[in-house]
Parts: sequence; structure tokens; C-alpha cells
Amino acid sequence: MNYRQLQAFRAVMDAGTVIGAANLLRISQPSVSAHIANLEHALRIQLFVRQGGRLAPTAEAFLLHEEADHIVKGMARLRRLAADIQQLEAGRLIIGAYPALSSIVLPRFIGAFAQRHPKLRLALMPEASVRIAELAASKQLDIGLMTMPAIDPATTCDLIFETASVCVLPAGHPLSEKETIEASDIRDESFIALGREDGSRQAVERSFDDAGIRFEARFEAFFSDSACALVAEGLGVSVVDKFSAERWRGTLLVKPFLPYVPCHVYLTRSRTHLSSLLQEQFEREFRVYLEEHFS
Amino acid sequence: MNYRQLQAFRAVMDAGTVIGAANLLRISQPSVSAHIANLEHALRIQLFVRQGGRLAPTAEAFLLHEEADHIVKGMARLRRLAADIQQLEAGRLIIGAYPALSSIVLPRFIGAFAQRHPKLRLALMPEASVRIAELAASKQLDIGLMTMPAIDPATTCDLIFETASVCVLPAGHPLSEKETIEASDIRDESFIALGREDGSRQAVERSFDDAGIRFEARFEAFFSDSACALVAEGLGVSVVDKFSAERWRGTLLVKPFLPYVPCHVYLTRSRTHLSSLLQEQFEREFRVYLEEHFS
DNA sequence: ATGCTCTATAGCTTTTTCCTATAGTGCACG
DNA sequence: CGTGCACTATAGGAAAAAGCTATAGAGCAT
Repeated sequence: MNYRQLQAFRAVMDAGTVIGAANLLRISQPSVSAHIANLEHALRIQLFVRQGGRLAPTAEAFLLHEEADHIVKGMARLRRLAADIQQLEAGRLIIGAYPALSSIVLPRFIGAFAQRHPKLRLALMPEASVRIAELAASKQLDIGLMTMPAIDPATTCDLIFETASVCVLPAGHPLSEKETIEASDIRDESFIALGREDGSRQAVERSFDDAGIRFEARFEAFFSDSACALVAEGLGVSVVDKFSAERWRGTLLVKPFLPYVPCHVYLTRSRTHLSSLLQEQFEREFRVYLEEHFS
Repeated sequence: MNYRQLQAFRAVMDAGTVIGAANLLRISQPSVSAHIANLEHALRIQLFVRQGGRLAPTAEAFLLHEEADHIVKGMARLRRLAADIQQLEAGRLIIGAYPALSSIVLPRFIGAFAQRHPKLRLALMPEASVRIAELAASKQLDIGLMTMPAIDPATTCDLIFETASVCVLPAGHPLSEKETIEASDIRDESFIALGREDGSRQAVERSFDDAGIRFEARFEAFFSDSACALVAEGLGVSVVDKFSAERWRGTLLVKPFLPYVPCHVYLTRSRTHLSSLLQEQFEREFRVYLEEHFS
């Protein structure tokens, strides 16, 4: 008994005819006939009765079919696993991420990741979170990083990290003496707000409401990176995610902000994961990286 | 990737060296080397690092080893299963039989058969003969035993046994002095007839006609076993198959009956399940059993 | 250095696998 | 009752795979 015979046997059981099995296996019909004959001879068990010019499985064949199926399926599984592993080494990973992550955090992480996987090819696509979700669903990217969860049934989506937003001040600003900036401290400051669609904007505004501050933002920035740039120009202060702030460390002062305004990282993938092993590895390592640098 | 390469891979992982693997597989060392090289080439994954003239498995190799193990072990399991089937030790047999056979004869025989085939699983389904034929045609049972032949083209049907019906009398009955009961003896007796559908009823009634007896059965039983029970209650005498009478041996008197009223055992099987070793063995042994005990 | 143990390569033989061509068989249809 | 159709089995031969022996090379220990 050998694997090829088993494969032929399973194919005949599934297809019902030798010719059908031959098509499944993409070999000629006589080859399949020969395999079956050899298998019957090797096992000394009649697997089919030739009647009416057809093959009809015997009871023994049904008993053996189940086990044979396991083996052939196991072989297919192994092939997939090997392909996944191979991808891990030489694959290609397209990562979409919202702008705040794309500016400095991801390039840094990707640099380190690429060093550990020398043959890997990587692409980074900065896009708005809503667009990321679409691209992930249509498999145009392998991993999407978003500020909010996606609901597309074709994708999986997990919260992989959450951290507090921070307050950014220009160097030498009066508030720089404080360890922690509270919402009430912003009362007399010029505040640079984020774009209206930004998830954290509502949370920040609510914190001002709670502190009894009515304010009107003179400046508004759609990207938190732009907000930081405005701060650097001395036009005011702002509350942004840590990822953007990271880039301005040294130029701007970065202080903890109260109350807690969360900043999320959701990771989305197409459900029909092509090279899951690689994606899982990326997810695992990126999680650790975020924990280490932004907790 | 093929099975031989996998086998070699697993052997090398287990043995630790190529030479060890070659001994396990009982082939030469260069063959194993070649298999490993081909496998690495096929999967495009480096499985071993050559260090110090030895092979050391890579992380990828460990990932793959588990799956490969499953497959090779599955192959061994299949081989064992085939051997068991070949020796009639594995398998499942669902036997459908008409009530008279199911009450005592088949349970006894099945007990003996199971003892000779310890790993075998057996099921007994008592059903009316017409129902047996249906079940056999739809493959819901492997062997059907009926009082009359089936005509379904999807099944085969053979007469495997024929024997005479017997007369059963309650203990101490006046007729008990006779060696053989003839139809004419029944003239003045209360007779317990079988159900109208029963095959042997016509034969018995014809024998009474031939003997010039006009009789009206006060009691009627659908199962011959019930008829015997009525006899045991002293309600009359009856003519039944030997299989049911067997159960009442000791309680009732069982006498040969003339004229000859045949009682048949037809065996039916699905045509597509034909030539199952196990089924043939069962048929052969059951035939012998019937000859020995009921001829 | 030298021998031991292990792996890799070369060259060749045997076995397996697959192909095409063809024959045979049961079945349906006019 | 042929005739065509769909299917399986066999024959003969080419290609591929798997096996062998012999030998070379590499690391390690004595």
C-alpha cells in the first residue's frame, strides 16, 4: 500500500467512477484502474465489485474510506502549513494603517520586523480608518490598523492596543511646569482641535464640558500630526494620540492629559486568511512593540 | 512533496541522524539524504541546518513535524485496519430478520459468531419480512433474512435454508402419545392459526382441506411466538416454524407435522454491498448453523 | 596526524508511475 | 437487434522516481 493508491481510492469513492477520479487527480483513467487493482492486491481486500461495467464499493471499502480520507486531508493540511511557513520567510505583507500610526511608529516597527525576516517584502499604505476597512474586506491589504472597529462580515477585527492621549505644548510654554495637564488647565489657552470625524475629538470636548470650559477652536487639524505642527508653530496646545506625539518628542513637550481619553488600535484581516502564519507573527510582534513603547 | 519524503523527514526527526533514519526505513543513507533534499526543495523551506557534519532541525521543521507525524501514523493505522478487515476482525454488520428468527435463533448464533470475531460490532433488527426487503434495498442493513424472496433489482436474494414446520401441543395433551401429528389429527382440536399474511398459513389450510377438515380458528396470532404462547395457555394446538418452537422446547411438546409445510429462510443483500467478506462469512456460518440445528 | 562518524554526490539499476491505444461490457435508444 | 455511448481493463512502452554501491568531504576526538 502506498500513498498514491490511497489517493486514487479516495478519488474513486468520491467521484463514483474511475474516469471521474482520473479527472480529479488529473491523470489518465488506466492509471487509476491500475492503482485500485494494486491496492486491492496489496491489502488482499476486494474494494469494488465490477457490475454493469461500473464499480460499486464493498462494505470494506466504506470502512477504509474514512481513514483514507483523514490521510489525504492531512496531506493537504500539511501542504497549506508549508505554504504558510514559506510565506513567513519569503512572503509579502501589505499593511494599511491610519495616518498617526503610519508617520513614525509603523515605519520604525517595520524596519525592525524586516530585519528579522530578511526575505520578506513589506508595503505600508497610510489611509483613513474607514478606507482601511474597505481595503481589508476586498483583500487589497493583508493587515489593517484602524482607530475604530470594522463591522464587515468578511473580516475579523480585534482591539489589539489601547493607550491614553497626551497633551502637546510648545517648548517653554507656561503649562510646562505641571507634571500632568488637566482639562481645566486649557481654559485660557488657544486649543488646536482635531478634525470633526476624529474619534477622540468627542471625548476631548466632553472633558472640556465636564470642566465647565466653553471653547471655540480657532485652529483645526485633520491629522494629529498637523495638529502637532501647529503647536510647534506656537499657535496653541492640543491633545493627540501618543503615536503622533512620538514624532515631535524633543521639539514639543508631551504631558499626560486628564481625564483619560483613549486611543485605540484595531487590527483587521480578511477572514479568508491566505498566509495566516505571517499575519499572526506580525500581529504578535506588533502588539509587544506597542506594549513596550506606548503603555 | 510526496509521502516518501515525508516519511524520511519524520524518520530523521525521530532518529536524529540520516543514518538512523535510513535504518528505521530500511533503506540506504543516500536515499534518505536525497529525500530530505528534495523535500526542502519542494517546500522551499530549509528544514535542517548542516552544522558540525550533522543535521539540526530548524524551527520550521518542528512546526511541520507534528503534521507529518499525524500522516505517517494515520498510514500505519490504515494498514492495521486493513489487516483487521482482512481477518474479519473489524467491521460492522447490521442484520435484519423476521420475528421468528430474531427471538432465539439469531441471538444465539450472533453470540457464537461474535465470540469468534471479538472486535466485530453487530446489530440485530427484528422486522416483518416485507420491511426487511425495503431496508436491504436502501442499504440500511447489511444482511436481511426473510420468509419469502424479495424482488427488488437493487438486491440479491437466495434461499439459504428450508425446513419443515412442526406441531406444538401443550404438555399432557392427548395427541402427545403420537410420534407424528397429521393434519387429520387436528379434526377435533382447537387450532390456533397464524396471521393472514403469514406465508405458511395457506399451506397449513390447504393440508386441512386435503384431509377433509373444515375448521374455523377461534384464535389467531400474528407472530408464531404468540401462537406458541396461546398453546402454552392451553387454548389449543398450532403448527409453527421450528425457530419459534425452539424457544418453547421444555414448556410445550414439539412434534413433526404431516404433510410437509415448508418454512424458508431467504437471505438478501444490497447488490452494491455485494461480496463483502464479512457478509459472506456470516452467510456461510449461519447456513451451517441452521443445517446443524434445524434440519 | 589519524581514525571515527556522519552527510553529500556521482553513476547506475530497478521499480513505479504514467501515457496512448485498444479491447471488452453493459445499457439505452431507435 | 444493431448501434452508439459511457465506462473499465489490459498491453506495451516511455519517463520519472527510488533505490543501490562507491566514494568524497567535514567535523570531532584521541
